[in-house]
Amino acid sequence: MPAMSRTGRNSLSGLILPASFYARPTLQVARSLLGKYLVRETPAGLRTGRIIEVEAYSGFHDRASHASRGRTKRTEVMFGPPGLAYVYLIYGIYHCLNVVTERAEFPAAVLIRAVEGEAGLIDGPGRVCRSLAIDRELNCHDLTGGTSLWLEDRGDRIRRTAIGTFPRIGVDYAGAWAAKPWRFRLKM
DNA sequence: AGATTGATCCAT
DNA sequence: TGGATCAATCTG
Repeated sequence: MPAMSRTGRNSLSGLILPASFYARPTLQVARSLLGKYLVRETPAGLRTGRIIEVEAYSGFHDRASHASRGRTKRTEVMFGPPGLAYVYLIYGIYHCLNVVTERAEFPAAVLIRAVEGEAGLIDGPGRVCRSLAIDRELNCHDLTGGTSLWLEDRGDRIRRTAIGTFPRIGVDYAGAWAAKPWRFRLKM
């Protein structure tokens, strides 16, 4: 288990992203997440992935967001404080990982859609979770604590021009909200 | 293009 | 309580 020093630097090479990182406007957090590292503790050791693609979901009125239908048992975590994990099961088979953003009572999160893993590109939110052994046991997990699952800044500098902006995937039901350019992907 | 799979949500 | 739906992926 990686020990945390008072500076927030863990025993490996990265700086664990603190709650203040997540407590910002969701589109800003989404872009900032590109080039950060997802770190998962497993009995077999650490598995990491560099974040390549994300999608933002923000606010009560975003019809593509699960929270747009209100505060329910499932969406409750999106109304929680920034820096929590929102993990849900989709199509009965796959899991999707989000990080909760902004502030308590305001529902917002960023979906992790792709990472560069040790063995190459892992493209798709279900594949990301499968690769990093992420499931609903990690729903509501505190991502700022440096255990089980967290995010790190390892100093990668991302140029603005290296970020592509696109509509979100699989939300055609959301009407005009589906067209919003809230998907961000690193050009590789 | 079609199958898969089960939790969730809302309308009976 | 039933049934449509789903922020996806695999196979043919």
